[in-house]
Amino acid sequence: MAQTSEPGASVTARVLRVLEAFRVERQRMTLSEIAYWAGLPLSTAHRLVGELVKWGALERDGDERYHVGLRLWEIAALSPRSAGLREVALPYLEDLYEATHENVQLAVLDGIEAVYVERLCGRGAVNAISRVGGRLPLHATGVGLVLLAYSDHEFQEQVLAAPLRRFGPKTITSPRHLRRVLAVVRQERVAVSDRQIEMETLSVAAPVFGPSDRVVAALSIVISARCSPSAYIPAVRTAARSVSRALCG
Amino acid sequence: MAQTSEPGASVTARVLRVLEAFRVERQRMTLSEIAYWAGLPLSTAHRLVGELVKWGALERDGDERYHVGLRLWEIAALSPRSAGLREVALPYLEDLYEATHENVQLAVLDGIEAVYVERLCGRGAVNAISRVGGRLPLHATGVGLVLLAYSDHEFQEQVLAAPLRRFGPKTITSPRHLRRVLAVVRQERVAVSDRQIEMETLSVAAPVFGPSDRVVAALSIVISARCSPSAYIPAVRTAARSVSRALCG
DNA sequence: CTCCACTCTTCCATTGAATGGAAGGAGGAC
DNA sequence: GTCCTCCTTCCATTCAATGGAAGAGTGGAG
Repeated sequence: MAQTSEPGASVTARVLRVLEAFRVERQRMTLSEIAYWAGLPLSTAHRLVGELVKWGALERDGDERYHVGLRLWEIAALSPRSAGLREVALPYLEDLYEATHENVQLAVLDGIEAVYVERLCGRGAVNAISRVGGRLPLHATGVGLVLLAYSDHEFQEQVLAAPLRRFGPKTITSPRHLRRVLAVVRQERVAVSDRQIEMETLSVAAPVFGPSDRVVAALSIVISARCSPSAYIPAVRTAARSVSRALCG
Repeated sequence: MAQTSEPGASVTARVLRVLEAFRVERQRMTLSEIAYWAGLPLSTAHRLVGELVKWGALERDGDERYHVGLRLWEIAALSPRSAGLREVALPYLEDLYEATHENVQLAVLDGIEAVYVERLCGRGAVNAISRVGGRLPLHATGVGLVLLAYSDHEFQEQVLAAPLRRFGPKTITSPRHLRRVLAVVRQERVAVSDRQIEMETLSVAAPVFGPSDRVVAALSIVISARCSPSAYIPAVRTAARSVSRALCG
């Protein structure tokens, strides 16, 4: 073994960094690109990528580029917090989608962000910026507000103590304002996020409770900002309750 | 480093074996179980699992059991052949679901099996045995017949040369019979798989073509065996064509 | 309380798997 | 042909990985 480029870095960590190099803006990459983004020497990357391809975690296409492979996705489809949750929730999401034909989404809390685990949208609805597998900040989205409002007090204080990123003129950036919003969310059991990220859309979100009576997800609808959110609140609440019931078996 | 339990086995391969230990029937496991299924000594498993948890590929719950983590799923959501395909196809799958309220599925070919990448089903439809992220043999499912019929000749011969597993009295197990079915699929551009796995269901499937005019997926509907497949053929074909069009930009 | 069973966690001397610069190969453009 | 870019291969060296064994922790039974 020659000198390592990075003393202390384990193989496992390096492999995970290879996977982590893939982003929505970098879905297909050459070996050199992977090595660059993973911070690994080319030879090392070549070896690790080779093994990942052999197993199916990465796949290689005709242009000698690599993309995430089906095999990894198969394993990941066992994740209870994403694919598992989605499976239980899907009928109710579909019902809501069918009733409204708007963007219907389901998200969970991870770290200090909301991770979107499902999104049903047809071709007519406004184009919400969320993406299945993507993340958005808690304070600026309907689902995020719900997840935050129902998280433990310490966590809320932590989020409130950090800077609240601004996306546009309507983004909540004051902790004081966010506190008030969170209190309303808890009272109303619904969150409305009005044009916080995009001026054309607003979202209505409600909490999904799990078996221990803790909020495990948030369900939302994204509609045009020209619509009235109150028209959607009962449907969103209903769908979220149905998912909650299904989760508590 | 002490003597390895398995000379020649790389760390990467071992890590991947840890991930591979997770199955639909083993979604939550103790460390000992993971070690057992991955064929690793307890200490080794403990170390590798620890790193995977740190990164988020595995998560640990209150009962000291591990499950697949959200972070792995996030990366996997970048897989063009599953999540990516699903994203493009979803509006059309939804349309078909809404029109029929039956089980709607999308599958791709991997190895010698069909892998289900999407499945929309409500609470009323028959309970198809497929699972998102799951696999089924090509000869016994609608999507599988389509994927097989449109695969290259060599591959077809390979599948036809191997034993065709029987699921029930109606399963196609004769290569001769399968050959005839495949020819009909190619002619009709639709496959009907009638009670091949379960006596209560049949599926109607059509090919989804990609940019190079090759079949990249199969779209199907699963209905009660008491229904007439011909009533669904036009809708399934239409939906598959729409997805094909969307994939070819 | 003690004892037992089970599972997990920690340790560390040893070694075997990993390393990455350098050379060579492949393909494309001029 | 040369030049450039990216990938692939090689191997002496080293450092990260190893796993049995001991210890720790937990829960249940008596």
